[in-house]
Amino acid sequence: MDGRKITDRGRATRQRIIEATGEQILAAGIGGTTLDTVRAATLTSKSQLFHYFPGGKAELVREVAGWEAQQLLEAQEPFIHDLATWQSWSDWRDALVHYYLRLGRWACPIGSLATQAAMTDPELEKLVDTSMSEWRRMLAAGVEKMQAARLIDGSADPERLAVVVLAAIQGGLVLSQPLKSSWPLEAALDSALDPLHRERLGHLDGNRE
Amino acid sequence: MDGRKITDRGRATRQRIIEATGEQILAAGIGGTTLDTVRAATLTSKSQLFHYFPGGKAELVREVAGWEAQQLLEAQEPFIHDLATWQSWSDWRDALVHYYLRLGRWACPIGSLATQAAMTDPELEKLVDTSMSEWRRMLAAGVEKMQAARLIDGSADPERLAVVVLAAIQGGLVLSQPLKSSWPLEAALDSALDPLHRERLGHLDGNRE
DNA sequence: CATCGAATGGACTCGGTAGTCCAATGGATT
DNA sequence: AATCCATTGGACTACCGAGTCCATTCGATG
Repeated sequence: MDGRKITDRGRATRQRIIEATGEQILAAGIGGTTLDTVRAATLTSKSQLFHYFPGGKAELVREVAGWEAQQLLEAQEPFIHDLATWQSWSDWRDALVHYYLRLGRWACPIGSLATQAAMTDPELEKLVDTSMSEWRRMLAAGVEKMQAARLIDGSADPERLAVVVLAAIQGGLVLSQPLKSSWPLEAALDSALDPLHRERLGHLDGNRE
Repeated sequence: MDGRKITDRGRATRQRIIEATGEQILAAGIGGTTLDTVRAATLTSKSQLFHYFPGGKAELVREVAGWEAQQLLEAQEPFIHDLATWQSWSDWRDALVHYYLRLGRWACPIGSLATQAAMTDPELEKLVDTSMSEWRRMLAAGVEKMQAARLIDGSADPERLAVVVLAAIQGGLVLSQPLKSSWPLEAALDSALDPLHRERLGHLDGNRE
């Protein structure tokens, strides 16, 4: 299909465009990000933008979404693929908070896009939904591992818990933004994670199995 | 200051513009809402928009923010001003979910604006922050009332609990949107409210007062 | 019924943004 | 060295949206 060759130099330029666009979208939203500002930030030209992203701005934004989703998941590695021990959950939680801290902005690249996606591009919406579902699936899998290992009670619904934790992250960020502090995010996340600990077998009474 | 007279007819037109704009912003975002679409939806003319909102689109959006915030708070009455009994909290929770249900979209007029505000208009940002803080304050006041009435443990931090509950609402809505169901919102909200119940005095052991 | 100001209609300007196009450059390959 | 194509530069077009302006209608009040 795509018989066009791409050199290392080209790949680097393309990546530079994606990352710069990602930063601008996080700071100013999709609407606040223009091809001209991207061009200026990357020292490229209009023709390059359309050379690497023939679909124009919409395609560029979708590429950004994919890239950001990948970055977000990688930042949670290796814990997000484990989550089979208490330590793993704790490490995951810290890694996630650290990721948002490093972003420099109290916003989730994916959650923020999720809000804007439905309003702009159905394809983008699907992409973001997929990322979000994948994320949910991993958290739910972690809960199931904890249950399988008899570390927590087996009666809780892993899907539900995963959604609650994700909601706490997204909502925590919404609150962290105006308060310019990580504490709302951390409070919401820890609070959502609390049920997990409360179901810890053998915590208060001695029933297990 | 504003010596200009306004008739009932004018007031009605102005209000019609605000409400239509609010709906469009909720559906398409600030960027996706244009004065032309508002004009079309309200059967008005360009000059009317600037007649009633001399500050242009920015002023119109701010008026919408104020109106939406008022609507959101009113939807929680009279419970949000009470929250001194278990029943009141339960009623408040149901009223809020019902409000979002009636909106027809899984999005918070204020939370959604909060996300977009920082990117567009600093004045709007302040307005939204104020509304959000007021909302937090009321929830925290409710927690304090419960503590004062010795209905729950007094050691919990009301401010923190209020933030956690608000985050659950906002994050729950983020998740409800792609899943097109109220269950993420309800799950997140109920989960955030759970600590309140767990601190219920006299729940497991018999001490009260 | 005359008048005044509010309310309305709609054409017009101005600026910004996505997208097009063609020419020029540069590096790899032979 | 010659050639080819990816890469790059940047002017240009088309369109859309905010905001301006002036003319007209409507309704209240004397």
